Amino acid sequence: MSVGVKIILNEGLFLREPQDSKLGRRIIKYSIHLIDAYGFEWFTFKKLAAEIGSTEASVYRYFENKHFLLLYLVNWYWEWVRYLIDIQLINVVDPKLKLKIVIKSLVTASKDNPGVPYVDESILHKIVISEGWKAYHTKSVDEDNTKGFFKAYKELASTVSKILLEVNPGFRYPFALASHLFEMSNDQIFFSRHLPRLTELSEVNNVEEALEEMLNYFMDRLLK
Amino acid sequence: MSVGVKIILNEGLFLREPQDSKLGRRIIKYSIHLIDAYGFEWFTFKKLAAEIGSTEASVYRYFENKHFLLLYLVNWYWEWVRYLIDIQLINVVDPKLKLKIVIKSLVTASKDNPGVPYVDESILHKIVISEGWKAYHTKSVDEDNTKGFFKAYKELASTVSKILLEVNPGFRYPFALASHLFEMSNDQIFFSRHLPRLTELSEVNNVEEALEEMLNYFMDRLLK
DNA sequence: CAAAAATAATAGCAATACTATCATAAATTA
DNA sequence: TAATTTATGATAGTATTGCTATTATTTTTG
Repeated sequence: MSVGVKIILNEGLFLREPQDSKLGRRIIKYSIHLIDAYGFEWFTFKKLAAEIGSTEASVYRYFENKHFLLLYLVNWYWEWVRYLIDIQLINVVDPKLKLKIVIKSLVTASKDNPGVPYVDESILHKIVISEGWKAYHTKSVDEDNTKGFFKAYKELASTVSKILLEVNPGFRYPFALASHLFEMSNDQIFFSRHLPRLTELSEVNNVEEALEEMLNYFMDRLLK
Repeated sequence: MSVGVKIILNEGLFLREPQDSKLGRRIIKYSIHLIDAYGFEWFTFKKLAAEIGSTEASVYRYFENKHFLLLYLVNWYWEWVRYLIDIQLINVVDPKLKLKIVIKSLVTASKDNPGVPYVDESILHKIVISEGWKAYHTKSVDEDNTKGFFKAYKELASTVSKILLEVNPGFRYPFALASHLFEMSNDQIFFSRHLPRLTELSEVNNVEEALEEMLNYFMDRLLK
């Protein structure tokens, strides 16, 4: 169904589009694996180059530095979520059902999809959860924002906020709630994994299922 | 009222307690200023030492590295919030009022308090907002958690979750909501400053007042 | 006033975050 | 198919970072 998908990203994020070459796709694939396995601080272009049998200089021809690579990956993820939500929402008219689908998509976006062989979405999702903030909590956030590096996330928030208003036109904070739906979704998974006393999701067998239920519970009450 | 307050922190966070010496207090004071002004990535012990007219080696006698210093500052902040909430909750019995006070304290914790001259709480709050995640989104999060480095935050979440249950004993996710109350409070301020399209707080004159109102609005609906 | 403790001054080292140059391989195009 | 452009590899180099070590000088405390 989604075979051959290519996520189009802001050109300012890269020097050469990595999705268009063999080396580029290896850079994407193995940076995801290394960042997940050892963390973003540990990760360097030198180590990545060693891993894929290339050189530091070659990686630098694709990305200015590792911050841009992280921005690229995080953007890729949110564009992917947006793509999933868009195709799932086709022909759906009931606002409440739309919201349920958005929540389901958010949660299932973390499942690997074979359509893009060089991106393991489930690992990328782990990176977005544990390193995602580092992409926008920097001194360059305002500059990055001007360049449109957060467009995917912002457009998704806009889409969802409209659905929230359809469910309850009187709700006062649709944007805040939309952005918080995303943050909550990721934070709660992080907490359940690492700081279990901070969430009820920890005591559960199927975290994804429980998260979906929790998000629906919160939305129901907030929009009632 | 709070003159002479000394926040007691986990001893594993430092090599020598910085609050107990002149140099230590300068380290705290100026690290807060420098991290706020230039960001945590830019910040180094060498630059801090230059700023306070000391040496790199001397700073290293207080903290193992800058990650520990950040953990110290973030912990200090949450202990501070807990202190504020504790004193404000004395003699209050009505659960709904308690919750309102918690929210007010969360928001006003960001006001500078002259009781601790070497900590500018309003700047420290900015750091917690923009760099706080970096303190716990690391590969060492599980180890740090074992050492009790997140105790302040977790105990606060526990306190608040109990209040949430008092307001509505049937609420299913008191811990998730408590932790999210904190996250939301900080995220929304960050968004209003840097990604204004993601929140309604941006179009407002007094962000703190609007945030307090927003949080109360969310809690009211969730616990109704 | 002596002893202990804290700080300063200085040096050094391996790793990081790049940049530059030149050679070679692969892909395009004439 | 040869010529040419383009991508990659190999190698080297540099300033900064993140430390550790040593010794000298203050400051504190008993």
